[in-house]
Amino acid sequence: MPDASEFSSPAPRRRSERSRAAILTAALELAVEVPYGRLGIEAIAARAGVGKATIYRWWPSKGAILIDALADANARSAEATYGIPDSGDLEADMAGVLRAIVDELADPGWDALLRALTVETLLDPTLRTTVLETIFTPQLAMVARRFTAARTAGQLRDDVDDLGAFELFVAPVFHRWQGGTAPLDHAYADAVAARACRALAP
Amino acid sequence: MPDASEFSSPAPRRRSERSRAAILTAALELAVEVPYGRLGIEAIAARAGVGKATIYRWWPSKGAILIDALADANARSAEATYGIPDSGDLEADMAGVLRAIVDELADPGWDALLRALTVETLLDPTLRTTVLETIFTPQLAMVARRFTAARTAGQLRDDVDDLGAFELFVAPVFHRWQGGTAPLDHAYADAVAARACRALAP
Amino acid sequence: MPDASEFSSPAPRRRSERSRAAILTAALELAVEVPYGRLGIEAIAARAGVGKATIYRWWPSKGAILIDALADANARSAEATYGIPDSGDLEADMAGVLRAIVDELADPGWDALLRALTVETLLDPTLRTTVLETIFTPQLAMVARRFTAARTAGQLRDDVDDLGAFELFVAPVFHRWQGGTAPLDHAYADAVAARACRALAP
Amino acid sequence: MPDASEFSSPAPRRRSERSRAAILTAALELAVEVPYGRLGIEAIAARAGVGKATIYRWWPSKGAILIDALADANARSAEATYGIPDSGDLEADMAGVLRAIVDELADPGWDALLRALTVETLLDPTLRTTVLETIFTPQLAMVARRFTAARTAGQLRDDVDDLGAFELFVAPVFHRWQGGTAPLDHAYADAVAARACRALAP
DNA sequence: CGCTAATCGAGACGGTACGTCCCGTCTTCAG
DNA sequence: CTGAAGACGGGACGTACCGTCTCGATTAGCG
Repeated sequence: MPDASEFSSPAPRRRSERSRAAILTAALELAVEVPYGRLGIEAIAARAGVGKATIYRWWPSKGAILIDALADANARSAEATYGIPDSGDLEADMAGVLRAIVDELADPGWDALLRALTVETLLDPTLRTTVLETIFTPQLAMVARRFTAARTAGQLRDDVDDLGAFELFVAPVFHRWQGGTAPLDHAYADAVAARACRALAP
Repeated sequence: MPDASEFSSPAPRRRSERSRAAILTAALELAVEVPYGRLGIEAIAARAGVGKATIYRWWPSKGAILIDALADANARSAEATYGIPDSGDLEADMAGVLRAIVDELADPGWDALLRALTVETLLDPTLRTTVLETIFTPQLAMVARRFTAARTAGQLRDDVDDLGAFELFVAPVFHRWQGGTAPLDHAYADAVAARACRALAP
Repeated sequence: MPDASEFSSPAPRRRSERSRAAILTAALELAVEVPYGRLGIEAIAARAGVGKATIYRWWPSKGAILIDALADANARSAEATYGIPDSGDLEADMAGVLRAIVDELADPGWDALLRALTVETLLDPTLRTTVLETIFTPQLAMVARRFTAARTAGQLRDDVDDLGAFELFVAPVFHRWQGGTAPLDHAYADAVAARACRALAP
Repeated sequence: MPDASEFSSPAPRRRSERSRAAILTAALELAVEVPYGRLGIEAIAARAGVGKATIYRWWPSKGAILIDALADANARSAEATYGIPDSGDLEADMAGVLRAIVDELADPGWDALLRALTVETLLDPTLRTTVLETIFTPQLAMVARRFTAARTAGQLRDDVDDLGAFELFVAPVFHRWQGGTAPLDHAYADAVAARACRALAP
């Protein structure tokens, strides 16, 4: 996957890598520091030491910058989290995944970043598609591998597709995060994993 | 529940009901017509034939107007949907609820409105709380009544609280709506209801 | 002539006199301090402590502000220079007028201001007309009164109209000022007055 | 006159004559087509099929290009108008010159060009000097030759220098052109010539 | 029923950020 | 190894809204 997250309109041959990196870094920093509604492109340009035109030349919107930035950050840390462990116990493994998600969401930086990203995807269907392809699908694929193993081991019903099963695990967690309906902790992560596995057992 | 959704700072005695209704109507209409990022308070005031000051006097933000508007619309149609039927079959009853939600989300107007509302709650914790109290909690209470009946009938485990059970039903539906990961239809509603009931069976 | 120099588009009833004065003052100051090509509307707004919109609401262009400012300044000092003296000697009286013009043009502030004004009239025919009506015509009228007296006294040919005679006096002075072809001093003013009178004698 | 109108900073040995001509042509064309305030160096470069750097290497400003272009055009047509005829009648000869000027100023292309040139000289004293040396002085010299002949023939006072006499002829014409105070036609040219000659007669 | 003060519409105000345009410099690459 | 092509940092442009404010005009409720 070379650069699926780029929005390059002009010939990107002459593109300044220095500027690109500075813009993405500035965007991430500001998205964490500033309430997202107050985050403007001028501020990103100023923080990055870059002309506004350079931003508009390469990205169509604030949200597109954010996605690129997150995709970039993901790519850098991808090696670490490559794959889900297979201990033979699906519920335990998925509980681990959900706990990791919960921990991420508890971090103020990630919280701010993901709220910003979610806002953008809600407002712009184009970005929704991009996020789907760039971020969601790879993660689903990762989990799907574990599901396949579980299915082979007879721990997973055959009549539930990977997406449906995946949603059963993650949707409640994100729902609680988004709505703030109740505390989001490891106990909840474990509970959700248990319920999902019960629902998915053959 | 008299009027929990108001943000009335000044003495509301002299408040013009005509203006209030016009503003809420205009806000709902515009939220459907215009991409939410482009929806401004000036536009609402103009559409409502109202001075901007009148809006700022009674609502602290664009999102607050939206919440009031939705609460108002809900209140008006509340009589119809007051309560969930109890056919004795929890899965069937909840499938009906989810189907109704899916139908609502398929309507472009409701889709736009709910996306706007979600954006606001993501950006402003205050509004998140308001939505929780004004919209979410009443709906949860309604479903909780059905859950209690089911629990009495031995169809629901005792070790799952109402909120957790509720999320198991609705979270996957909203997750799919929000992410656009796959088509959102009655079949999916039925599937989610089935999985949730399996997870929640004693 | 109440306010022929205004460019009021909206109903000027609510117009802030404070802002208007601050803008005109700032424009005059900056036109003197800054090379005119570098003078921007943002700088005027900032100096005047005014939003840009307030400028754009009432004036269509930078030049229009300048004209208003000069007309305003003229109006304020109009009482002093009301009329040209009539000593009976046309040449002497007109030499006085030209000397006054020369002195004005020698002042760096007036020099800058008039160059700016001239640039605007060269670029925009609309402003040319405005300047003609607002500034030039009144001055011509003033001189024309003196010409009429001279004509009655038999000091002026009958076959030269006021405008033609006026130009004979002032054009050489402005030409030398604009082109910088040679020093512009009282001696030159006297010489021009003498030549013009010789040309206009019966 | 070797090359006074050039602004050659680098060694002009390698200079591309093709580019130089294309730039000057493009500048003249655009100065006529586009309102001068909207004329930019990027547009000249694009029209000329030339990189911006090539322009900045050889000219310090937009006005400098214009002067070079006009000097070039002048040089090309100089042979035709080399000298003023001497019919023995100064007034008739000068009326011819003024009529020619009037005709030029009536041409929309020359009008636009000269307005642009005048704007530049008003804004930049350096260019004022250049125009003086490159364009004004040669023309003055041409007329001065005719004045010398007239002075020998006893048609011109001895106490008026060439510059002063010259201005008496051309200043009123340019003043009327610049201010748009009244129609500029052959009749006016004749009238100005007559008045000037009356002023300059011994 | 008439007074009076809060609320209303309208919209100008000082601001901030937008997205576009052009400046003058600097870098890359094709000929 | 020149020169077109054009990306770059910078900054002004003119527009759109923000949230505040000042205006009469309207209107509600108390006296």
